[in-house]
Amino acid sequence: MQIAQVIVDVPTRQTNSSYSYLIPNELSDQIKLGMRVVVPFGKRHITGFVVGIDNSTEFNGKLKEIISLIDLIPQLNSELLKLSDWLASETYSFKINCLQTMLPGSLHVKTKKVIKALSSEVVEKYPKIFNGNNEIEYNSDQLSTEDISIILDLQKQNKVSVNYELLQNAKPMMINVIKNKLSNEELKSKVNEIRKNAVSQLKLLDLLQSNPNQELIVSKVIKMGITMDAINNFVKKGWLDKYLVQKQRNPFASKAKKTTPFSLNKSQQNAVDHIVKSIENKSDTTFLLEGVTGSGKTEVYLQSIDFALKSGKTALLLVPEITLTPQIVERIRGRFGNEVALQHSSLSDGERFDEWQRINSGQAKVVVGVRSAIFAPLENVGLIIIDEEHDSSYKQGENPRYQTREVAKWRGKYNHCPVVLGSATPSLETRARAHKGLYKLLSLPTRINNQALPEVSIVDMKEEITTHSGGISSALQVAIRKRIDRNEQVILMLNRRGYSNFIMCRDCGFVPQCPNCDITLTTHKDTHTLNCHYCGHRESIPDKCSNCGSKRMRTFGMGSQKLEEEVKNLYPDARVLRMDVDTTRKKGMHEKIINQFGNHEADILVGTQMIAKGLDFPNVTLVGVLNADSALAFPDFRSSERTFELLTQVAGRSGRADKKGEVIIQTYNPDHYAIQLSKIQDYELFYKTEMRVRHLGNYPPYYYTIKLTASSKIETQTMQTMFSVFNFLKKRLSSKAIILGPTPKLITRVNNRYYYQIIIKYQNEPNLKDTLNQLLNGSQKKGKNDIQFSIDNDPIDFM
DNA sequence: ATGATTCATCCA
DNA sequence: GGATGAATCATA
Repeated sequence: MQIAQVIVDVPTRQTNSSYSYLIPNELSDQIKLGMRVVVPFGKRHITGFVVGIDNSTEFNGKLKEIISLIDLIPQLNSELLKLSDWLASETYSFKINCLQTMLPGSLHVKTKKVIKALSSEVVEKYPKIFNGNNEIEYNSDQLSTEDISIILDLQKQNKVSVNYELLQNAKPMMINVIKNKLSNEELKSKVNEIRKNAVSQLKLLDLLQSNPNQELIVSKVIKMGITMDAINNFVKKGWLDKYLVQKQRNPFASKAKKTTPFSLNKSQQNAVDHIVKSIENKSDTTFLLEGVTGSGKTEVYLQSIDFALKSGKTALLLVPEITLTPQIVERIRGRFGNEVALQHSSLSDGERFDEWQRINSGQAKVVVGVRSAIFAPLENVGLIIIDEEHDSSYKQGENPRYQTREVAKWRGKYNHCPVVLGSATPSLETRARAHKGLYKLLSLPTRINNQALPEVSIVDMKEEITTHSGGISSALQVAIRKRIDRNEQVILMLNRRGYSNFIMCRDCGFVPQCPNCDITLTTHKDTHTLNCHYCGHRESIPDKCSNCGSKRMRTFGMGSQKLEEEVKNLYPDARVLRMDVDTTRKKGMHEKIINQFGNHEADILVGTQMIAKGLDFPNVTLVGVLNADSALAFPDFRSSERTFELLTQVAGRSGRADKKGEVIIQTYNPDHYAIQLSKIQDYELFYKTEMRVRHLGNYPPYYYTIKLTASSKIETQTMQTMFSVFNFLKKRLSSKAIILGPTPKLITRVNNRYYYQIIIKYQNEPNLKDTLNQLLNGSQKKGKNDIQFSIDNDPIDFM
């Protein structure tokens, strides 16, 4: 008898290893590694992943049998199963969470418990429980304790049955088809059996004769004027078969126009040559492709992918969420056609499910997608590319908190293939590794067509504030006017959504705060509410101060909504579009705004940082940054890096075609190095300067970091837990490890929970993993006290 | 996670 | 002493 090792869908410390199950004979031919199964677990039926199939087991107790298979083909290959182990260990997460993270969310399957009444008597006797239904879902938090005991009683008396059903989100799309069972000669002879006035049947007979041995889609047949009755009639007579087949959804509205490779300049060619050689030699080199904005990195990607495909391999191209625009997707599809599969949050569940199946079945050879696409079930990977590798969306914010770059390197090693990290402003870690020779540096120092980088000027807002009350400096106002008169386009970035930052009472200085979080509420004028951007709390804008009763409540600061209003006032002749979280919440709006602006249906695009990256509008000759300091203001070691990166990226949106671009940066810190260096757009100098700062502060890339966070509803309890964690770490780690904290988080209270953190900075701590795992094991016991504890390896920030 | 079991506490 | 609810345990 064969035995399967199953990781069950119970995300806890104690169940974080595989359980052995007998494979019943009828499943032994079908069951494969990486399939999902339903197994008995205690009294319940739950789902799990098959991660091993053996002839024996370490487990000495009595084995149970697998109940059923969920999949017909494995959803995860052996590479991904192995990767999940590494991922669990690296991110201190449960294996089941890692396995599930690798599948598109729509594939997550849960079991649900269903109580079925065996007689109508029971249903009538307990209307409160059954509510007239024969079957109800058993949900212990929705049922009262008495109801639960009644149900248990009924179960003992055999008056109800308990069943488990699979709860599945995305299913393959099935359509009805019919297929001829008879030969054409036989069909001809059947004409006599049909009444002469049965028009529909005669038509169907004709249709079948002209389409021998073909599957015909029922809905289309009906559109031709043939009735369902006619079809059913033929089925009954045994003349044709009617059955369901799977149809693949197509997320692409139209066929992409075929594009041909561009010719490369010298440095692009050099980059492609290196990458190609590495694919050929099966070397797992990591490349840093450092190219200024507009230097043609995408073409390098495409030609390298092309080589991988021609060598019979597959390729992965990852892009940040916001840069996965129709623009780039079209370009890739134009080159590789139907071999491309897309994995993106803008797809519907069904579309994503089908795209995943196309990858899993080997139909798609190139996967383009966001962070989670790094887990695409490709076989024989020949190349992995991460575009804009510095982008913060490559780090997952919840468990498993993985860094996509590191997963990419793991898959590169496993597949013996190169990994290409591309950016105009690489992360310091990546650039430093290239400097040390761990990564191979490939640079693209010039823009294609040798366009000059845009001219950047800085406006000191400290001088400005006395002359202008609005957020747009006079220099920027003049520059915008010039573009409108010339019929060119302008992008204005303001890194703050909403209308204004906050409202304050002019008389007593009172500022409305969120009742659940330690944060000021933000004004939203369209909904006339004060919103909390952390917990979602909303309240209406008060007409008088709730502290002193004064009616002099005024707005302060500026958000994207207010900027849009101001721009419209200043330039009544200009057409203005706004793009931020609020205007793009609806599906497809992001694309719509981009297309409208691209078609020059608007002159000015106002937006938050989501307009900073990847967009390519040839007619944009001016970019204005309204508050360059917003990222600098965060008390975080990466704030300079983020500021420099954001300014450089947004500046790169200007002057991408033949017209020269201009960039105006407004700031209150004109002398800060991140701002000064983005003026001259010198990444290398920024890198050197910032490395000195990091060195002095013992920050990455000189030190590795780990962030520990605890939260609970009682502040003192959170604090005490963290102090004991601190003491434990102090004892176990070497004296060289730097342990910061515990400190309250920047926003200590969110949704009425108090958050405290400890940061560990270290260079070499062989004990660390073991120590942290012990902490996790210990934290489980305290879990009942409502303390949540989490570990973030290589956090994106210290906030 | 959740159903089963043990433990602790309260009141008769 | 027995009922009740909370903490703890096991799940193959």
